[in-house]
Amino acid sequence: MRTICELPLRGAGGEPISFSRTIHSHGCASLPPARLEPSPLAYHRRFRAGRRAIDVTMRERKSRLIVESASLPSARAAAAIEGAIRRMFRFDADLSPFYARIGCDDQLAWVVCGAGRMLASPSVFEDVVKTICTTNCTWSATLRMTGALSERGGGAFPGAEELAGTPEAWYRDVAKMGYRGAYVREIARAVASGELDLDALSDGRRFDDAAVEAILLALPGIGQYGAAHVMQLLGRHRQLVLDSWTRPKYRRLAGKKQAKDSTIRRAFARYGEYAGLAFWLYLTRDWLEE
DNA sequence: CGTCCAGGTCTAC
DNA sequence: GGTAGACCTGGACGC
Repeated sequence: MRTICELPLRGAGGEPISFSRTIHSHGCASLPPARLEPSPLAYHRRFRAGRRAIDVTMRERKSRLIVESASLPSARAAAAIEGAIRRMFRFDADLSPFYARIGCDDQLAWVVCGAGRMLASPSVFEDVVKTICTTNCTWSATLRMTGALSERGGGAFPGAEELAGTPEAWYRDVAKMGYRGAYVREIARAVASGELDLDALSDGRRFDDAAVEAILLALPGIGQYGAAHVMQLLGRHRQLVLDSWTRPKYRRLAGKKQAKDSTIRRAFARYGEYAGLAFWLYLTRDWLEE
């Protein structure tokens, strides 16, 4: 294996990043999001560098993220891969204010060792598409759809241009995406044409949370759940991801027979702009805590 | 074999 | 603004 790059596992505020407690999304080369589970020892992902495909392995060694592949990519491809990986682990995010807030918190003090980072996709477009593939279906269906999409991209998740140029029949007959096909194709068209810049949504100076939420909600196939989920992956942690998995899990953990969404939101309001992240960590503590 | 529903969303009242 | 009903798919059930 050849080392492409090594990145110190530190966030933008100098806070530690726990590789094993990064909330990852599992599954083959394409890393579907949303099904957030405990981390494995290493992540594998196929990137495309021009015409070539490069299979990359990411793992931890001595508090550093080691990025390796069988053969060394060009300098340009290596830079692109490093950039993608910076976004995936969101190295540019500063979680230290969150850690300062929960340091003495009964529920979440265990997180300050560096847990709570959510593994994103290299592009916001990919996160949006995959999020649509998690809606109103079983996880096996999500894997089938995202797997088919990755296959369409030769093992690496396809870009917007490629998905925009993919015929409706492929979405219907091969990926079996049902009504989601038209949604994904339309979003791909808008991104490819330049009329929609999803990656810009990461820019906190250009857009506040409300603006980002409005843009996401305007996308076909993205509703309250989808917008909240994508916003988590954007590092905008205020919104709670409320759906048919989180609601019952919250009720079970909190020992409540029922709880309205507004009640759940109020219970996490004290975490301010990190309410959604706190909610996630509360729900997934049994996955991440040793 | 029919019905239900899975980490929802859209449309039409 | 709030809420039924439809929606692709396919696996899990009851009959």
